[in-house]
Amino acid sequence: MPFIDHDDLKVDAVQLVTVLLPVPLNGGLLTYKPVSDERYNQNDFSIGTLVEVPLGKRKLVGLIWETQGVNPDIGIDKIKPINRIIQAQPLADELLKFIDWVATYTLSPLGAVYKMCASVPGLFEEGQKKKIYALSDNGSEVARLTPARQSVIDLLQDQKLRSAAEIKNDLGVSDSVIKGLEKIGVLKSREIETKGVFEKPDLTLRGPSLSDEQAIAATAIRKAVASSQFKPFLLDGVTGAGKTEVYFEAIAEALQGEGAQALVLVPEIALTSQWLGRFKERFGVHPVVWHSDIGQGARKKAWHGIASGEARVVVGARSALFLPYSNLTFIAVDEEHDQSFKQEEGVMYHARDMAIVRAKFANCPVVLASATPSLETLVNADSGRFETLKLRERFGAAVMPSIRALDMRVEPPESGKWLSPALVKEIKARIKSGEQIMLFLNRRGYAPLTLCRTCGHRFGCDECASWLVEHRFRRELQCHHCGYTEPMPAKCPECDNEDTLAPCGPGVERLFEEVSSEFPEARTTVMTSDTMTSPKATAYMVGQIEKGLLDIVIGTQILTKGYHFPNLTLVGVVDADLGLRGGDLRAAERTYQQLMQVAGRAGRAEKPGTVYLQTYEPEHPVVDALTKADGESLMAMEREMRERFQMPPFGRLVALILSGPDIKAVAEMGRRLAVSAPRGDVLNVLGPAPAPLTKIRGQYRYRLLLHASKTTKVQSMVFNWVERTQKVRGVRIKIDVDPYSFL
DNA sequence: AGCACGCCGACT
DNA sequence: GTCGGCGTGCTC
Repeated sequence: MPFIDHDDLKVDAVQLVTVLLPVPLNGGLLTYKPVSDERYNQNDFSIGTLVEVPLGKRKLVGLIWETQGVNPDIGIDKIKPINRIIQAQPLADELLKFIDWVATYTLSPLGAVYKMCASVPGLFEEGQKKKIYALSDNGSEVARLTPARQSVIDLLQDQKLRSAAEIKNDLGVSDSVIKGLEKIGVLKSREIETKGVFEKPDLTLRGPSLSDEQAIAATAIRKAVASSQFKPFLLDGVTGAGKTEVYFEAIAEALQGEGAQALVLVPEIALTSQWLGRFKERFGVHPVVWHSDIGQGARKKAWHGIASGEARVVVGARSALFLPYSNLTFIAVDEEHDQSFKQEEGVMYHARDMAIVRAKFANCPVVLASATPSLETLVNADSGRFETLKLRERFGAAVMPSIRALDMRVEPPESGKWLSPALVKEIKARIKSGEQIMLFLNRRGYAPLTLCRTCGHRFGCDECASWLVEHRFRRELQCHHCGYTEPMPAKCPECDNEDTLAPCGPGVERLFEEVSSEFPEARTTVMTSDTMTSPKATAYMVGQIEKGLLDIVIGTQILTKGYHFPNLTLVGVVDADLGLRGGDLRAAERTYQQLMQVAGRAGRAEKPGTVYLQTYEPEHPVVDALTKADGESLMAMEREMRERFQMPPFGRLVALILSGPDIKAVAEMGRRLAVSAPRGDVLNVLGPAPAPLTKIRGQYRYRLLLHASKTTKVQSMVFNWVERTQKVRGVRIKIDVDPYSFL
């Protein structure tokens, strides 16, 4: 653009800034005018400063991304001034770099990544006020001094300010007592801003004495922490070896620094009260917890505490990675192999991989802990990119459980039942000896499919390509993809016959029925996301098991992680083959990891544990690896296979997921992408093909898969590919770099 | 993504 | 007559 007119010069004369906002417009980057008035001068608007800006009718909190006048394509007259500075202390440069890196890697708009960092409703609104009470100066003379009133006065003698709730909790008086005292002028009240208070971890406490293996691992990590340099570790320790205690030592070291912070990432369901209890024991305080369903107040408090550096240890699900730590000095990723670290919606990132990137920007060590490390991590460890620390033995007197396969072809259960006679016998024996039993079946509800014996009608979801699952306890049919429910009908809606609906296949509720009739004397419970609806409900049930008030626990994967039940000695896997069907890339690896985790619940204390795997394929490599306690061979085999076919981590995959309400439009978009697909000798494009779940929530889905060599720059390739392809209206294109799910 | 505008159908 | 369904278009 060689031509410069006067307007352009004017634009240059006004210093403009680029603000990153949580909107999809232009990737979130919009131009604003920094105000220059009595409040601010130009250099208050530095990169990383949080500002409030107008956008349409809304006010949004954005982040100054660039300070140079980025000359926008839009007219200067449209550029609005920034309302105000929200937080003068700019977000750490390493967070900005991280946002940029994640956006580039996942091919997501910057605004979408920024949203993960600062999307706390009302984050910068006035903090909640709370009313606090104190004795007023003339409070000595009280007309009618009741015992309740006296106790309040006594309590407040110490000059401490207290809220009504605190007084009520301490004394058990009702708030009318407090109101009454205020009315007669004995108490005075004042509104104050509530500000989060974060207790400091007690670094004088010591953990349990470590085994030799643990001590060696802890020392290695402590050393890396002390040198404040990026260094990734694989902490590869069998279930029950005490990996947590090892990274607790690293946290203790990390917290030595002034204002230093540590982050522990855990799979959502592994963040249990048991884990928090162990933390409390080690550090004397609770960590700051962050996951999808903490309340808004706790969220705000945590965010500000993390930004200010007062919050020292954060434990959270994957999204905790995007919080604005002021001084991050250590990251642990617990259960590193867990697939729930992969976010499958919005910005599709893998929290384990991003944790390593974040640690790199923060210049701190990162520990990936697992009893069954992912192949990706094992390959990184073998190549020396990660340092491996091994814990081969269980902590204390505990030994590894013995795992046996039960060939269901040889000893099948009666028809309509799901437990083989051999397993039934074992369960009986444990009930008799007062030990606890866990039965694992990764299927919620009563039966995965219900059909009419007369006309063959099957109950399916209208909005999804899936069957409705009977939940007999609730007398409902439910779609596990969109959550749709309907009451369980008494007769077939198709042929009107009564008593002809037949459940097909087992779910945990059906298993409960079988267990109850087989072992009427046993105290049995079901633990699934349906029965563990709140942390309270979960804690209650866990407590019941710990106290020995339950004999048999039936559950889904919700109970595979994090729990430690000392008296649990028998684990029965009802269908060990379940995860192997469908055959996606990681089916074998995932099934092995999951069953190993379940198995790891058995015999964690003095009494040895036994695990039975019910299988129709005892010779399958996964079953073989489990029974021979030889995961290494299985992973070596997997590795060889992936290497031969150039599959991850030896090659790259990128999935394009097309979705929309009109199947023809979606298919057409797929066709266009196939036509314009990149070609080359180190890459190929598979599809378009209807996704295995063709329809979810009324949206039809097609998939394409790009497979390329490891050195291919897949991001720019896919970006250009999608860019140059003409879009079809009403079809959304989602890009999943390094996909894990093939649904 | 939000939010407003606007154009149709079904009610007090 | 109005209320409210969601298609379309705009926001620095």
